Amino acid sequence: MDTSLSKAERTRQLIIERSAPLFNQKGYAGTSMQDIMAASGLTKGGIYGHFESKEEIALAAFEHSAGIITRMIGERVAAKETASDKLKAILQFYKTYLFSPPVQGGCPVLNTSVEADDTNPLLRASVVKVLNRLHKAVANIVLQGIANGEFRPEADAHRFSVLFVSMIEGGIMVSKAYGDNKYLNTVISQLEHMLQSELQI
Amino acid sequence: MDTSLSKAERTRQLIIERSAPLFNQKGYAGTSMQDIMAASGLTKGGIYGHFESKEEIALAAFEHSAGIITRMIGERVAAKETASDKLKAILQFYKTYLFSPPVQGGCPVLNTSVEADDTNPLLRASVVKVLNRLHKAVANIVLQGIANGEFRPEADAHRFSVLFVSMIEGGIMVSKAYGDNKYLNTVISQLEHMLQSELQI
DNA sequence: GTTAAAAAAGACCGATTGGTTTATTTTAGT
DNA sequence: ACTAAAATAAACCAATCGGTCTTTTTTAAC
Repeated sequence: MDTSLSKAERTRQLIIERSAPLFNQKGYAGTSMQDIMAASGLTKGGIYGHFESKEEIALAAFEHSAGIITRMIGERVAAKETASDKLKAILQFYKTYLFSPPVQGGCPVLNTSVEADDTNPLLRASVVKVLNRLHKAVANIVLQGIANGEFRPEADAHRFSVLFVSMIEGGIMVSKAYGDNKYLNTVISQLEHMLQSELQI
Repeated sequence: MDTSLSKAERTRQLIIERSAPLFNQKGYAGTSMQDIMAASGLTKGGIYGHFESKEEIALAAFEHSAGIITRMIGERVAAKETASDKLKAILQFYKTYLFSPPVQGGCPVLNTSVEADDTNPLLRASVVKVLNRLHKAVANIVLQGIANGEFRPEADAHRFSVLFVSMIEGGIMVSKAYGDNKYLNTVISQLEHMLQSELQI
């Protein structure tokens, strides 16, 4: 059998993996322990042996969901050579986002942020961490492109990354509301245009 | 006394007005009938005499919140002459959005959409209606600007309105997560730039 | 001022909430 | 195989959930 993880660690992971799509679809308040019991196949005793509270599960689930996405983006970025190709790879990643989301329910950053910003400081703090990571990742690619001579030296990396993240999240929200990818695709094509017209030499 | 509305209608309005900020901050699942009782100063009997269910209250509350915003935007748009000034007035409106939101909790379209898209078809349908209204309002201004000779004849009104709405919603989400207006302001300044460079002759 | 109707209070409902505790089972080292 | 420890089940908890029902209060037409 698998000896790389203890039984406890594997069970903990199972609970996180199975509850992540629940929290991402139904939200923190909308997901009950009953839901998590059903999804994990465990009873309360089993679950509370690994977590102290529902909030701790939600926190771990969000970090898990966010981790999947940042890892997928990281892989695609690492596979490309130029700054321009790296940014395009991220945009390409989000093009198929709603059709086959890495975690059911859409973007966990968007979902968790909107629910938690007024109600759950711990979750909100975790969202901010992930947003910072995304933000810095995009800004660093732009900075690298400037250092390369690939992008204009006067390009504003931080400004571009703010637009990049905000526009994608906004596009996801609108497209999810309509149940139609076209809105997100419009936003992504605009970002591709901006990449050409504002960054590229 | 006020005879323009019946007692029942006034009470119904009170429940809607008092519960709207609750739903906008805590969400549908996160707002309990106890919360609504406390906010309205009524007991359950009083509330359920005017509404059949919590969902019906949430629906009315969302339409109320969305109505406030579309009305405020409508006023600002009507006060301006040119298409350019009308669009800038909308952007100006959103600049002060997070500091003094018309309804506590941020943008009801964003909040309700994100919670309801996977869980509540009625609320989601109501969100889509409001999004369509916003979308058409912006597109019509652009179309009017084109007809005026104020904007380029080849400008894509629908595309611009998709970007307009998506970017603002995305900017609101990011700025609310950080508790800092600067992200939304960056998005708005980009939209002002796009208004100049893509629409204006 | 009387009265019928409308509105609201408040007790009540079963179900479900997040969480605890104890008993049982499973695991893994020897 | 034995055993101590870890993991899980299952019963249990008070509190709260959304919603109903009956009674009381308030309203408004006369």
